[in-house]
Amino acid sequence: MELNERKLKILEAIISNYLDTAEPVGSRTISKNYDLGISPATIRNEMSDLEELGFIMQPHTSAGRIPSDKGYRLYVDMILSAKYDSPKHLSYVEALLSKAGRIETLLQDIVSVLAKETNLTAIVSTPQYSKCKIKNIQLIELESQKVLAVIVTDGNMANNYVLEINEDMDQPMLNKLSFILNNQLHGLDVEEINLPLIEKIKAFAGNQDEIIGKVLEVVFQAVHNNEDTQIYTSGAINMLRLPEFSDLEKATSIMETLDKKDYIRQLLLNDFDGESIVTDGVNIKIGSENNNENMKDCSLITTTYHIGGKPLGVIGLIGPKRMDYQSAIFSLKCLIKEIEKRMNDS
Amino acid sequence: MELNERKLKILEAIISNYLDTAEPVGSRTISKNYDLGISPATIRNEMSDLEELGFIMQPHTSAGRIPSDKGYRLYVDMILSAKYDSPKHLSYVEALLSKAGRIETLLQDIVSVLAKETNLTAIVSTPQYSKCKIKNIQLIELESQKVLAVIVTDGNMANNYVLEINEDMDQPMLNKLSFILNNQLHGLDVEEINLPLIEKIKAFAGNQDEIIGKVLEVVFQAVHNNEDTQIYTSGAINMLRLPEFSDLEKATSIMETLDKKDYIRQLLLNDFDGESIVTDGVNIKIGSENNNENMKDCSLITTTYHIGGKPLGVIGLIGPKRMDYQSAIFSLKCLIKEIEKRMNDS
DNA sequence: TGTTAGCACTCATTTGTGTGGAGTGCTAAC
DNA sequence: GTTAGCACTCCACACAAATGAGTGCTAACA
Repeated sequence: MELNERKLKILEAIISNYLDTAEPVGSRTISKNYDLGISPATIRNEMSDLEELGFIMQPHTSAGRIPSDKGYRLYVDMILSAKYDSPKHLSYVEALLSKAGRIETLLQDIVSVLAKETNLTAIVSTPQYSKCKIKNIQLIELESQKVLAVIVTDGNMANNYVLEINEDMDQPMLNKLSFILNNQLHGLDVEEINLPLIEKIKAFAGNQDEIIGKVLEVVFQAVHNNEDTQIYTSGAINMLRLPEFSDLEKATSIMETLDKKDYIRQLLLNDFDGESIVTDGVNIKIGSENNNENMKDCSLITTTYHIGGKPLGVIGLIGPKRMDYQSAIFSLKCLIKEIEKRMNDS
Repeated sequence: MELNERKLKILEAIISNYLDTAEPVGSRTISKNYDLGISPATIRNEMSDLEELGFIMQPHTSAGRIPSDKGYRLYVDMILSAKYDSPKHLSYVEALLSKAGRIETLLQDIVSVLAKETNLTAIVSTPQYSKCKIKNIQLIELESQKVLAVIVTDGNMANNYVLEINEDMDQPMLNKLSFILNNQLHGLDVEEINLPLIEKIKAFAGNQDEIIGKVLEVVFQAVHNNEDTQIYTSGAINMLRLPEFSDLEKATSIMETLDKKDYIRQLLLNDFDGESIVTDGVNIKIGSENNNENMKDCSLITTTYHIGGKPLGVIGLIGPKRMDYQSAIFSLKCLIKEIEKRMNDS
């Protein structure tokens, strides 16, 4: 038995109806609402086949059918392979984003807008720090024996570190040290700062090696301490309004999952290193494909954004499997465009 | 009729029991579990009086009693006026806080620890930027026609701003401008940067007035754009586990309220400007005292932290009215101590 | 051979009803 | 002033019956 055209049409009808109503779909509903020209009885026979093929399932004996993960997968693959509108520049989106040039603020605004647009949960990772190029390092006097190191990378991302040192330094002196640091490090990837390099530069710095060493070590630490990327999320509460989470137990469990930044980071960056990016850069994981019990009713849509041509961060949406994939993908692409426009406009 | 000693004891018993169980308390329960030496019938008579006085109420005719907001108020005032342990330095708390010197990271860590400690929702405002003293301003070259301004204030708070300017500047030139800015602004409160002052300094800067003006304007903007303080929260999900929010509707509504940063900011800073700080710096608002429908089942405990002797931020806990006020206050005080220690150790 | 009407069957959901129990208020006795 | 006793209230829970959406199967039909 195979998936002929009529079966596919029925499957589409079931999924489409289920996306709208969140209720199991019966044969009569399809016969009435979708103009397929066949009776409920015939549809029932086909549905029985579709179930045998694994595309739909029954919550219980006397209920209608709901799509299985395999069914969603087919549906989503069809969407992904279809040509659809390329992302537009949405001027009203731009208006919602603050003018601030800081990338952290920008990304926070982006997820917030994305969550509002889609009524889903939006997540984004900050650019992978270790893969960014160092643009400028500046040391700033704070107070006796305390110095602020500002490290600027690609996309004008600035990271601040407070350093404690053993001697007093005035700003002119710090400017000189900053100059040395810039000479040595400008244009390097952050991850190229490793222990041998640190030693080499310290030797070069002569009797100013303490502070130079501290700067580099603190950056080295940061990269290796999970601070490589931060995660921003927005709109987790949107999940609470969905019928799939109308049970308090489920609601709590999904909220807890979404609250675990480390887990979300892992989820988001999972396929990132391996670059297992599919169709048109958009990656979709449906239900059990996320390999997590608490995410089994959710789908995750992700895509990467690029800075200086390199994919440095991931942005995504988490929603019920029953979400509007089409428009979610569209919103995601529009926002990506906005991010990249702002981070590469130089 | 007035509140004699016996009535007070019964009231305490009711509240104490209700804090534990979240169930209305009946006369028999009190008679059995609290050694007051009186029968349920007598307690019933007293309870009837307490209800008339407004300290307790009945959810429905044949139920036990629960404390009213007025009852909680009495109870909380007793706690506040009692002498209790002064906050300790908790070494295990210190271990949980990251070593990073950045105040934003510190405050985020603080709310996270506080939420875990108390199982409540912790909130904190970053130091009121406008009231901070400027310590150092440094301009950093980003790329052609883009400059990063780093402004460091009290407590080593660093704020970054990306500026777009109309000419190219190299770092040595920016160092000179930074020097000028520092000369003019060091030691001023941020809010002292106003339009007349900006004009004055621009005049002083001669042909470099563009960039100097931009720096000051962007700071001026920030202070007047709600960026004066940020709000960090943690542990909102803790609310979902409480019996008072076992109804999904209530749960959703409290989560939505806690998600509204602007509302939380207002809640937190409400009494801040007026400095209506009570007993020992700890301020408690119970249920309806918060003047918000969604907060009517919650209490808010707040207190201020000081930098350089000035109260610049507020930290607080939101929990059910039924929370353990004693230990919440204690945890709050301990964490305040930790904040102030780190921000004033110079 | 594919399609369809008819029918018996299943099972979640809703509605109604009775019962148990916790707790009160009142009264009368101590 | 305190307490035992008792009638009364009302929620919570369990259980049964009714409802209805939907299925699978069978037999008839084109």
